[in-house]
Amino acid sequence: MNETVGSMVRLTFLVQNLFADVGQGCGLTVAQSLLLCSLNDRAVGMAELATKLGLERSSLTGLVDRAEQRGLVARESDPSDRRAIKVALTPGGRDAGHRFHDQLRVRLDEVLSELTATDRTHFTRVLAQLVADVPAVFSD
Amino acid sequence: MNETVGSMVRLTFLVQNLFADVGQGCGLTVAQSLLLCSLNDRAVGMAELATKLGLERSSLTGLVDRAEQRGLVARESDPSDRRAIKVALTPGGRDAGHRFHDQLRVRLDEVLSELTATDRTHFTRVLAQLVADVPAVFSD
DNA sequence: TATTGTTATACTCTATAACTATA
DNA sequence: TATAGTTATAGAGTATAACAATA
Repeated sequence: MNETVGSMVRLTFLVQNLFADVGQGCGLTVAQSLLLCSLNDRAVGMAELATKLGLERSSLTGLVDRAEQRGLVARESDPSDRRAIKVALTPGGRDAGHRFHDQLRVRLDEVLSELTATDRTHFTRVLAQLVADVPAVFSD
Repeated sequence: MNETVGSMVRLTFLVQNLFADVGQGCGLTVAQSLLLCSLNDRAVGMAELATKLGLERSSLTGLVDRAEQRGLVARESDPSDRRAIKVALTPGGRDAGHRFHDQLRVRLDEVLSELTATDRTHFTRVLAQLVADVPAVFSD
């Protein structure tokens, strides 16, 4: 395996493990962490949310069910369309999402702190180029 | 969210999606792809394999069961310890693993082809530094 | 008819706890 | 006693297909 490719896969698993670990510390599964990150700024309909998360609508039903049972999100009815449901963060969900977000930033910054300032600047620029077409995971 | 951190998370999801997509094209789940990659060069005992994959032994039992039902791996007894089981690739599992490996390399190379040669060299060096402590996913 | 969301069902993946067989 | 592996059980996550309500 090509060296750059192998390193990219390893970096991926490093970040995924960090993501899962930080989530666990906040009482969140990976899927729940992504759900909360998708709701940071506004209530979102089930269909739009499913598209954003890359899930079937039926899969999202279960994910939202479990998150709702844990008090992280709430379903709201939409006055303008009686078929539609909007999913919104509860105060507890917002707290958990913020803690997750902050801690992930700290943990990833630790990883990046090994780099010199020059390397980090360069790395940031190249990363931005590589992920230009990838939708943002976080709303900020 | 800090820009470098956000880009790293996005790169992670890009690579993970690629990993899952290539696996699906080879008839493999993500867990099965990782299992095959861990067996590339030799038969491995269940306990060692569980450690390598970061799973409980009982979780690995099920993963190997399903992979065995699909003809990807086989359990072999160990003459030197009658408690032990070694897991080995079948010819079909070896084929699937090679196809997965080759296609993933191609797909990731496509992503990296956006970079100039200079950027890629620099990126490779920085990546190697970041993942120095992460165990290799592939055996080569 | 098309869209929104849910239900029913099935499978994969994972963990914890209890167990068997062997060292 | 300690180790290797399995079984039993539970829960999360996901998909497909069929459905109900509304647009």
